[in-house]
Amino acid sequence: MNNVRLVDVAAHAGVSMKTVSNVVHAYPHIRPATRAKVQAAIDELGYRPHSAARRLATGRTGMLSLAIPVLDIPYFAELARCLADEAARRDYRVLIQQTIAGEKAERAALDVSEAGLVDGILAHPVSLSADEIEQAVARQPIVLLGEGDVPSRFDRVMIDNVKAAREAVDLLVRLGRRRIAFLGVERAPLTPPTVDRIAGYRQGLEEAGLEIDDDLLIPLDGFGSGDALRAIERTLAAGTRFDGIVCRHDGVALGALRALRAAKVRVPDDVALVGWDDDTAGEFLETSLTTVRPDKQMIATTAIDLLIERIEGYDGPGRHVIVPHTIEIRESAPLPASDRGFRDS
Amino acid sequence: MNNVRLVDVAAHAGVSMKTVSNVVHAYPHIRPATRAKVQAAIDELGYRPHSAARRLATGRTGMLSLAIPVLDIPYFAELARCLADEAARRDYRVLIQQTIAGEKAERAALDVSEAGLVDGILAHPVSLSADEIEQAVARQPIVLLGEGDVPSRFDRVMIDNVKAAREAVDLLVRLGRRRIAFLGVERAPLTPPTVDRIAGYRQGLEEAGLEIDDDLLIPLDGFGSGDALRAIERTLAAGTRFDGIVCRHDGVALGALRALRAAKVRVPDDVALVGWDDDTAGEFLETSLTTVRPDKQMIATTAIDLLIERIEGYDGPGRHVIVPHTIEIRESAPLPASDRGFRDS
DNA sequence: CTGATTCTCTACAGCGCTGTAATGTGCACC
DNA sequence: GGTGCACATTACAGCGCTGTAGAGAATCAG
Repeated sequence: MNNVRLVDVAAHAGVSMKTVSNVVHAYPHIRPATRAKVQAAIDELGYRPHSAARRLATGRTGMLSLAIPVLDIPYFAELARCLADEAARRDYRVLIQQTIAGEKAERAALDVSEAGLVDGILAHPVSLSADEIEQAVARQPIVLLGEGDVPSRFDRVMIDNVKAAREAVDLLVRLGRRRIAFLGVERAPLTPPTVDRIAGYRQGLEEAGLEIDDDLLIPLDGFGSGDALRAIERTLAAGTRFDGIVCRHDGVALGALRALRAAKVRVPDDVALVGWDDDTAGEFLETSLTTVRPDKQMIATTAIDLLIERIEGYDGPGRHVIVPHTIEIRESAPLPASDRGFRDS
Repeated sequence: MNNVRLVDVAAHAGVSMKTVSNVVHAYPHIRPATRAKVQAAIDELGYRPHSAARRLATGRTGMLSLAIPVLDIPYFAELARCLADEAARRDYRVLIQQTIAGEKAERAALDVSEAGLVDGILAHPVSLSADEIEQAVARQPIVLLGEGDVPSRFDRVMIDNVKAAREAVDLLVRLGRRRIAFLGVERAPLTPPTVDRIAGYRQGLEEAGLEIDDDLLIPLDGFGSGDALRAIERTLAAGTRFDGIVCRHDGVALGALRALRAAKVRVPDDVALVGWDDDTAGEFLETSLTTVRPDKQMIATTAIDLLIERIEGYDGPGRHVIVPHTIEIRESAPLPASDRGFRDS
């Protein structure tokens, strides 16, 4: 390991510790000769500042924690990427905690509040309740990502899920669809995004004057594509008919596409399909995926901005920022011919 | 922020700091009454240990750094997930650094060697040279992931790329293919995995007694599916014919599938296709993807094992571990009828 | 040439925790 | 009722760095 200390460099260069520290930090008032001498000592000894010590002294860590359910769901991976990039741009590092991973993961994610580990927290609660969040956070600066029922004192960045779902339904309606399903109703308590998306789905149907048929709320045993595939198979086998689907997320859409193909149902001719999240793969599927596209980059920028304001002392009430989304029109639900001017918000 | 200190708890409970510390660390020899008293004080004051201070005192951080090119390529996301889970299982946290993200990212990834930030480093070099690695690492424990030309003093975990590529070619040959392409030759200097995979591809062709046609080494302008799509379009337009493709990775395979479909080329009838990495999506594509499947979980377990050994003092020569892979047979390159007993290593 | 001002640099006390070594306390046993 | 021993607890010196306060050197105006 590296055991060259500031004091060693100081001795080697014949100056005080603090002068070395100043050189390291590019403090302006140092004679060039001194600076050169110190720099030479640093290079020669291979000195590297010890971050923990610096932290202890300054109280700042330069790290943010990002709590997401899991890393290998494309939406979270892409979001994490944007956040990490954005954080790096502001000289912060990001410590990623997966909250649904394993035994101790949940506890660990809370434990981040172990004082002094990070300067602030970005959290994407999916299964955590408002109370759990409130408790876990202690008094650290935090910004919440995504929808959900959380204490309003917290900052939060999200897209308008209800509106987006309404728009998705609207697109399908304009494509002449009348039996529109929602794929992705969890068995257990619904996750917050699902709640909002279903609400928007219902609103969309109502606005179009379509009947709401509970058979068209297709339940899922899990979050994976395989679960969606089996759900569609089951639904078809049960004789339920539909000509449009709004999917809770793209992973589910993927499974649906495959199930439909296996059943010789044509997309979009027989069934048009709208996904959600705009996973990168969606654009290149054999039937490319029309999908709700949250502006991930803007989510990241906004969230980091808010968090850094908190870190730097802002202590006002929680701010709720709605980030824009678009509906990315591709093959699985094309633009209605009658509707060239159509643009979503 | 949280400013309850050990000494505050000690005062509140009427014991010494060290006793509180002992309670926090579940040190066995404490009278139950004392433990209870201290625990009550901890709870009441909402004490949380300050990690930087603990670090400074112990020298250990409980963090590992993971340097990967980027988070939102499925292979890296899945690998990161496995590594983070595995690390969590051993009470380590993982700090993810993206090495090709932006301006300062490269520097930052090296800077991790800022002493005391992490106990060890997991690095997946793709573009870093051996020298850069050697330099960046200083003297921290490190384990390298994936192939590449790196100093042999380092531990390293990888799959046998050459062999896997040979097996992929072999599968295609057994399917009767004779014009087998390799999709994914970078324009710039080849990345290490590409080098190995092309080597295996060539070996596979030779073993089958097939001619090597450089037209079948299809170059790419980038790593994305879109690049692959355009590359296949170009290749078809140029009149180059092929009946099998080995893809450098699944993302590329995705683009190829779409380009082939657009060109009315049937998969696998006209062209059979083998991907690489076994991205989760591959199983659910409309034409599911036959792919080389590295055992990511085992890569993660092995890498963490090796790293922790290093952290705990092992200082011997570099160990190279080859982790097994399989070829996941799916629709894009099915099992040859003649070959029911076929199994890869 | 003097005193004020600016520029450089230093000394040293913490930041909050843990390891060490030492001290105190209770119990069993002869 | 001592003696020994194991159990409980404490005091305190760091871990390596930075902030503060201030000393010393250099510069400048008058």
